[in-house]
Amino acid sequence: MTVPKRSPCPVASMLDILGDKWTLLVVRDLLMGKQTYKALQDSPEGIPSNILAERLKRLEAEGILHKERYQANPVRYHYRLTDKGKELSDVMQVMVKWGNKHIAGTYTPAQIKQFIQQITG
Amino acid sequence: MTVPKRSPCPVASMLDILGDKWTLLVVRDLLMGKQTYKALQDSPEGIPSNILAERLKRLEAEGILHKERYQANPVRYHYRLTDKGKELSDVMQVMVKWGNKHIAGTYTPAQIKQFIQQITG
DNA sequence: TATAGTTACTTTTAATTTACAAGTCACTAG
DNA sequence: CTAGTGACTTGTAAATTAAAAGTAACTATA
Repeated sequence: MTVPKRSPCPVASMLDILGDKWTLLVVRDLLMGKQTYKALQDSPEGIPSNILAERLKRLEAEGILHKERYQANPVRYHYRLTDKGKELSDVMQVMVKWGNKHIAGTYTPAQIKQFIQQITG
Repeated sequence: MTVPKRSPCPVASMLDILGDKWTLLVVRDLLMGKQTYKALQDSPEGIPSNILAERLKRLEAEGILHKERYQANPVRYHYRLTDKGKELSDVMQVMVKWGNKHIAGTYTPAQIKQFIQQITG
């Protein structure tokens, strides 16, 4: 274990890892196909650079993503979700559903699909 | 609107309201049938009293719960989820599922059901 | 009648985390 | 040789959280 658990509750334990203002947004971006530090940093919410770096480290330590060098000279990295991380898509989906229903003006799944296409080409 | 939105993303907007270490645990407890400040405070994770008070206010302002006086002399309150709040049960369920699968030693839905029975009598 | 206890908070202060700006390092392109 | 890019790190101020204690209104017990 890397982060200490507050209790044996699955919800609490999950929030120990992912429960803050930024972490799930990083996961969201990775689920949408973003792969580089730069791409993650450029999201509209504007995550601070030090926070992004720290969260990537934590998510890697938790086995939710892995970092791989895809190029030397200059060194560049890809961040990709593990299976454990990919399975957070279920969580995202219900969050999108709730958000669409209860928060006015939020992007629908159809609009989100378009963003994904822009990212993945 | 009560909390400013970082972006029109439903996930980000939802996290603006619920995305921190404690808020979803309060919702969890209410979904499990807890109704009073005391009961919420007594959860095993040990939420600080000032944080609990602030979160209850925020969740009420967001229309996720409502506070009602069920007794005068001495004044006592019940906190109950609105329909908007109750619909977070879908989110909880997938979180439990993910937590059970990926975090060792977390309570299963069967065990959680028992806790709910202890609360609701 | 006095003392202790309960519930629902608020207040104070310290500790921790976050935000913002700038800087570093390795390399490329002009 | 200068500017630019990507992936960070560092420093410091601002904001948030944690821990402990306190308050207010009332009840129950000795």
